[in-house]
Amino acid sequence: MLTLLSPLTRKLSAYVALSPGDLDILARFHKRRRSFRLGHELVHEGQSHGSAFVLAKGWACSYKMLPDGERQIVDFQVPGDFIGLRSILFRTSDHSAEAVTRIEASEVLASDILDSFAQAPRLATAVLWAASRDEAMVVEHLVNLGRRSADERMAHFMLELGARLRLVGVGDATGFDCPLTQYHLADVLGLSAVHVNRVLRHLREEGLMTFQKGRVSFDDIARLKQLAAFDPEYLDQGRPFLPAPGA
Amino acid sequence: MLTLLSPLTRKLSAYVALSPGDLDILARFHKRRRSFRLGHELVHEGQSHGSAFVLAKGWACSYKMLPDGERQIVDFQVPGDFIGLRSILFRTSDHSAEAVTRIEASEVLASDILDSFAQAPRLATAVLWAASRDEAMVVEHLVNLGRRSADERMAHFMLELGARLRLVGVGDATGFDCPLTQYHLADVLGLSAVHVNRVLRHLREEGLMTFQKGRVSFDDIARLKQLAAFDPEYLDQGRPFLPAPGA
DNA sequence: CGGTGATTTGACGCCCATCAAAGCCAGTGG
DNA sequence: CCACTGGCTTTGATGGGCGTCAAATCACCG
Repeated sequence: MLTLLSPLTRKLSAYVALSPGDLDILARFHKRRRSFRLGHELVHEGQSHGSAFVLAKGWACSYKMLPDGERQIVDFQVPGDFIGLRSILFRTSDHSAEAVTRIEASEVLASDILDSFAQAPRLATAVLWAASRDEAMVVEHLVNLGRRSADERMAHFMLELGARLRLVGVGDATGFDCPLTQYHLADVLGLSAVHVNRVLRHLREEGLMTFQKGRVSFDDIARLKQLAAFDPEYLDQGRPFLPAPGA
Repeated sequence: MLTLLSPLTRKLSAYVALSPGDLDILARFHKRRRSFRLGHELVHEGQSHGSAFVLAKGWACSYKMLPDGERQIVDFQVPGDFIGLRSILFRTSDHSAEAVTRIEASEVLASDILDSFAQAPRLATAVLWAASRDEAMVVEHLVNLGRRSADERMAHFMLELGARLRLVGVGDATGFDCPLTQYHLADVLGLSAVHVNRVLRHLREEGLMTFQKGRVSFDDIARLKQLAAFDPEYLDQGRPFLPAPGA
């Protein structure tokens, strides 16, 4: 019945087996569902927010702008991901977030999350796990930018996205649908859009992967992983589930 | 009397005014003080730890290795910083940490920290603030690697270090003592050691900053900040203190 | 005073940014 | 139904930033 669950539930279930009570409380996160147009800014740098969002449909991205107008995308959010989680728990947000496609997202009040911590410790653990995983992804992106070539960066980024999407039931080992433009890829990989295009062409001609018409296809995933030195350990999604509460 | 306090206390006090009770509990973090030689590995990637460290003296760094032997340093830790805080709260560590100099650090058990959360909510807030600030720094480093030139990266990195050190009472607006080698700088900035040397020479010849003999001097901090587009907002250390508990 | 590691400098070349322009859509309005 | 438009993709030409290789100098230490 996994296909009936929300992406967030699927994701957290990969970390702990949630009890019916946990699922109940988690369901409250999905009241206040709203729809946002492409480009809508959900979080603005420097503001403090009393709420975060859970993305249900579509893609978003978090980013920072530089004074000269350049942009660095920190990460993309796909269904099941939180947007602005850290900034509600602690401080003002240090970055912005906007919708990459038309999206559907549920607004979650800080109090909802904090209450859940008191009422459902297992669920709290799972939410903190998700936050920690987000940070691990940022660290991995840092390594990507600092120490990998453009080809390797692209390969690594696409493999990560593929793995993340599979966890929430979207896409498979052959590829996934991807609404990003080459400008988005440039801004997340620290490249120019022109060079992104050349990298994609090169990977395609090498028979490694194809990104065209909104679809990413892994043509030779073994060689692609080797090229990127992709070790999905940091995503922490390969391990067996924690046992259910009563087990 | 600030000079008598530990660096961690100074740092947290910049965020909230801690009560005598808070300070008592915080003092417990500093039992189990130990000394480690240069190069000692405090945290190993992939391991889970029941404890973290508070750095009291000396510098450390957290990093990830790539299969080809290259290294990307994620961040440096200076006195007052936690080492491995996130990995005790959540999961296995996704990176390693080692001592850059001979260091003194106190081992803090996970239970110490968790207990303090129950007993001293203000202190807990401050610790979470520190963790959140660490993550904001990682994000800023990501921007650094993705969108700034080598000169700008170096300037930004040194300005950040200067600001962080001043918060714990080391160094001033004219500069600070810095035990890093040019290899360290290369590994944190995503450059080659050779190019780091050229960048340092260039900044020196431009009259912006000097790094020689273990000392960083800001020769023209205004122009340096302009070059780096340095906005210390993400360090969250400029605001007025939160009022004391009884105030 | 030899040895080891850090710094410094030069020569060379490649990766990737930049500039420019053409092609390719999807949507829009006449 | 078709010209028009704006955004995205694709390709070429050119140049610069930074990596790599190599070697000299310097600093520290046993």
